[in-house]
Amino acid sequence: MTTTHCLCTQLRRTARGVTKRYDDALAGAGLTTAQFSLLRHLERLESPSITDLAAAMGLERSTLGRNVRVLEGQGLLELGNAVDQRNRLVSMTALGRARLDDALHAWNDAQLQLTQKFGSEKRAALIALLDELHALE
Amino acid sequence: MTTTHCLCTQLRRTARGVTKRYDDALAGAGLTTAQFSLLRHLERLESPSITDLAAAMGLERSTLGRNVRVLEGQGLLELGNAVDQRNRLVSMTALGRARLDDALHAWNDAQLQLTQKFGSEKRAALIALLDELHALE
DNA sequence: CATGGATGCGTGTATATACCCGCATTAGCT
DNA sequence: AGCTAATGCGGGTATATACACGCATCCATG
Repeated sequence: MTTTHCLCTQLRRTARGVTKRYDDALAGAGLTTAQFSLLRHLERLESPSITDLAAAMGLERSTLGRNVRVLEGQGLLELGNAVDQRNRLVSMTALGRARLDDALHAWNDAQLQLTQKFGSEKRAALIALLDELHALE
Repeated sequence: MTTTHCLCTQLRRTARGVTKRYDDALAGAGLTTAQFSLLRHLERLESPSITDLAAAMGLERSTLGRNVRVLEGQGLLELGNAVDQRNRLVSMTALGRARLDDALHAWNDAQLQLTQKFGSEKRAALIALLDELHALE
């Protein structure tokens, strides 16, 4: 195995690999990993604005705006106006809710499988380190 | 801080954050993190084919083909033919070499700064875990 | 209440990424 | 030599991602 000693490169490479796993697992439910993550955040936040949702996900606002539009096109979420007319509030539709429920099973399977192969202690340790690294930003 | 308990999401988020750091550091040298990584791999491998380079980087072949074309357009690398006329061999140009040397300083700075903030033990532990996770694929 | 700065968004542009399909070339077997 | 399968690659398409710019709206201060 050729392994880089650059943390950034290694992070990116592993993220790609793991993303592919989850993409495969979620393909049956018709969602990508990024889309799944978006819907999960939407589930937790109550009709956030695009800016707020982007901040919660650690994404560039314009990036999230485009990601949102894809899901809007599929009818999985809606964009509404707020009192402050600059804001556009994102909310999940019933179809999005159903799609997310579907995906959650596939996601659980992938999650479980990965944890079994990798070990739950390592998984926890890795998440803790990633958290900490992310918090430095 | 809202933190996901999904390893994949956390990996992707942290990768984005760290990538941004390195992108900022490398901007002066005129390279993105992905481009820098490509050139570094090219440095180690001797005129690999597109397929081999993609495999070494853990990238989809067609993805790498497109990334290569960007750098080819900047004159940082060249595409040549091999005995097997299906292969296209990628090799760094003098300009690419110079650009990479430039970028290496910025990269070292970023690397050092991150290690100082994060701690070298944690950094090593994180890399080890990422390696291991990547090896599962 | 008028105006200048702040805020929220969308768009233009560029790169990064993956999947599928088709073409050219090669290798292997008969 | 000839056919079939495998290999290497480019292009089409779609999503993901970021930055810079500009527009609309809001807010605070005079």
